[in-house]
Order: sequence, then structure tokens, then C-alpha cells
Amino acid sequence: MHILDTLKERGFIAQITFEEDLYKLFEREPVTFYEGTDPTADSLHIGHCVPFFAMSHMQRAGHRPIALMGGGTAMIGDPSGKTELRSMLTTERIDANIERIQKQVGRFIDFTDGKALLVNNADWLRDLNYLDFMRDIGAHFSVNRMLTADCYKTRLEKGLSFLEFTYMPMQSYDFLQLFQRYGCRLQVGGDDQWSNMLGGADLIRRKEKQEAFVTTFKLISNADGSKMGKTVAGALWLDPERCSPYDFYQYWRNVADADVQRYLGLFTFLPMDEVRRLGALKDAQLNDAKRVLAFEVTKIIHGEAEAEKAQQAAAALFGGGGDAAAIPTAQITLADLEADARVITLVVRAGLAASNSEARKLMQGGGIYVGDAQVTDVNATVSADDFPGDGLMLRKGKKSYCRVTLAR
RNA sequence: GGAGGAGUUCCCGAGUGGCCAAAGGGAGCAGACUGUAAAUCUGUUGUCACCGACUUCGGUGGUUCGAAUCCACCCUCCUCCA
Repeated sequence: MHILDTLKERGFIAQITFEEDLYKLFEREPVTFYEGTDPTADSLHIGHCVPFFAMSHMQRAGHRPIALMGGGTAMIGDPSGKTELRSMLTTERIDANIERIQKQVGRFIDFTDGKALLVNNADWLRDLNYLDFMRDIGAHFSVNRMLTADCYKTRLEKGLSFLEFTYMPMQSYDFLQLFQRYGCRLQVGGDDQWSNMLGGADLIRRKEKQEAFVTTFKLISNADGSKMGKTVAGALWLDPERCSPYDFYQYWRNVADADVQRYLGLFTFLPMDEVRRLGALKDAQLNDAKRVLAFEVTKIIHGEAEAEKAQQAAAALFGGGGDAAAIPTAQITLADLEADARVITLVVRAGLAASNSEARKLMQGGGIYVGDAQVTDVNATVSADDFPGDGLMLRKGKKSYCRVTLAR
């Protein structure tokens, strides 16, 4: 099967330039292609992953990915999809972020034996000479045309700094560099990057008189239209420090029915026959498909051992049986307990509520359980004797658990 | 540089001297119903050992018994002019 057809079948593709020519290119030779990631945070989140999954499929089909870290472009900031200028990052911050993100990219792409490249555009952008760049590259860009690009159009209403305006030429220059250095002919990325990416392909066609292509992947939102990847704790980060494997697993276990098949295609490597079979399950049976989805995605991001643990914990909490070892835990000391033994405080310490007020309101609303007993008395307290050997089970609502252990 | 306008709680957005911890909507959280789903209905959404108190309406000072609301200066953004 043609790689582009594979990507289409799995639901990745949003737009392709010169589609027929690109089909032929893929048939003719192994294609070097790239995706750029700006290291604006120290972890990727699930939104970044769609392109990486797609790149992984492409690599498996025999093509060569380049993962480009935007150590240079992050210093400018991409105006796409932003309503205002974002705060500027220091170079130290950016470099530290890159270090962490690189490891996460390794989850998707095999960098052994030169099968893929990892490069940083700081290598050519940070020492760039302004005048040379403007004469060499800037001359090829029409401001009139740039202003018609969506990413700028929205910003023209709220304000766009010149700094950000130069983002598109910078990104285009990356593509040119990668073409010259590695023969990279295709740039892939999220559909919000469409106009930035076109700039690069045009630049290569103009300066080098060579074929260059752009393919974008769909931006994923939930069936109800909401933005994907929000959890109780915030975004669905890949970093286990920011989003525990348990929470990560739970996110996928709880996706809407209407999203299950689509997500199986995008976020797992299961064969499409299997994806379609699982997606066709009805009603409560669809829960089986959700379990597969949750397990598979967690396995890819956090490894098989963590995925097993998350699955065991879920079984223990929701299904009876299973191993409770992976349920999130918090520890308090005897001194803590002596200072303040209220259940309210315990709930906050366990991270189930952000403040005492919140804990109090949850309680009044009947959302707090200690063990299996609902606690509605805001003044309720616990004593050291209430803690079983493996900890006291605290629960908020139906899904948020925390086991609190007591250090004696 | 000149002239106007705007900055409110997680977001949008009302509020122009006390009835304001601040309408309404969105989003979140919880309760009911369920399949750890969706939809729906209900409650809740500044903090505090919470029947009361304290801190919030871009910033700093001021007027007043009392300020998100009035005044001064400053900061940021938008529109028009240059």
C-alpha cells in the first residue's frame, strides 16, 4: 500500500501540495522529510503527537525522517493560532527544553543507524547575518502575499509584531537548509502550519528550481468539538512528571464513543482491520475497544510496563480484582496528622482538591469518600488508627482516587 | 508624535459610589441517570479551622464614612491620523 494511502486511511491527511507528483516521488525513491517542533515547553503534549505518529508510519515504509528542533525559531515565536505575542524564552530555557523533548521524540522515531536525523535550527539561525539573510531570502517573500495567509490575517486585528512577522521566512529558510544539507524534499506538520510550510516549499522551488512538497495532518479535536487532550491536571503531557501514566491511560479509557475508532487509527499502530473491528463494537462493548486504545497508546508513550500497571490499577478501582499498586499515592507523616487531622486537609494533601475551600465544597456536595464511605461532615477527622497498612483510600467523585499512606 | 477607546474573577462579558466576592454565558468540578461514554437535569466554581472574616476588578497614589465604579500619574493593548 502506498504510504500516502496508508496515512489517508488512518485519518492523518489534511492537505497535500502537488499530490500526484508527491505520489510519484514516494514510488521512485526513499524520501527525506521533516517536521519542525518549537521547544516552547519542556514536554510534548498529545497535540504534537499526530505528526510524530504519521512520521513513524512513513519511516516504517522506508523513508527518512528529520526531526527538527526549533532552537532558533523558538526565539521568535510562531504567531499561528496565537492571539497575542507570547512571552520570550531565554536561550538556556530553550536548550533545556530541547534536551527533554528529544527523548520523547525517540518514542516515535528510530534514530539508530542513521535511519533518521535529529537537527536543531539554532545551528544555522542563531548566527545568521541579518543583511545577508534579507538579501538572500527576504527578497523572495512578498509581504502582500504573506498578509493574506491565515496565520497573519487573524493577527492583523489584534496586533502583530515585526518579530513574529519574520517567523514564516525563518521557517522557510529551515526547509531550504534541510534541502541543501540532506536533500529533504517534504515538510510535514499540523494543518495550522500550512502557510508557514508553503513558504518553504516555494522558496526551494524558486531558489533551487527543484521539487519540494508540503503535507499537513489534521488537527485533532474531540467529537463534541472541544479541544483534545485536556485532563483534570491540565494538558495531556507525555512527561510522566506532568501527567502520570495512570492519568494518561485514564484519558484514553474515557474518550467519547464517537472518537474511539478515529483515535485507534491515529494513535496506535494496530492494523486497520482490527481498528475497524474494534470501532464497530456497540454500546457497552465499546468499552473493550477503549481499553485496547488506552493500553496501546500508553504502551507507546510510557512503555509496556507502565501500561500494564495503569491497566491493573484501573481494574482494581473499577472492575474488582487487579493490582492496586499503580493507584496514585500520597504520603503524610504522623506529625502532619497531629497538626491537622481533618479529612478536608487530607483531600488537599492528596491533590484531589486545590484548596480547603474546594475540598469543603466537594464534601458538601457529596463528592468525597474515605474508603467506601461518603463523608459529608466538613469537620470530620481521621486518626492514625484509620490507616490500614496499605494506606487509606481517598476518592473524589467516581474516578479520582488517591491512596494516602502514613509514615510513622 | 497627535486624537480617541479599552484593560473585570479560568475564558468571554455585564457592572459607572453603598443592595458587589461582582449578572449572564462558556469551560471545569461534584450529585442523579449510565457503560469509568454521550446527552439531560441539579448543585458548585476567590481564600481562610467558613454561621464570620480577609484578599480581588492593569499598577501606584488620592478623594470619600464607603471605590471595580470618581481624580492624578504610570503601564499595556486597540482604532484613526502622521
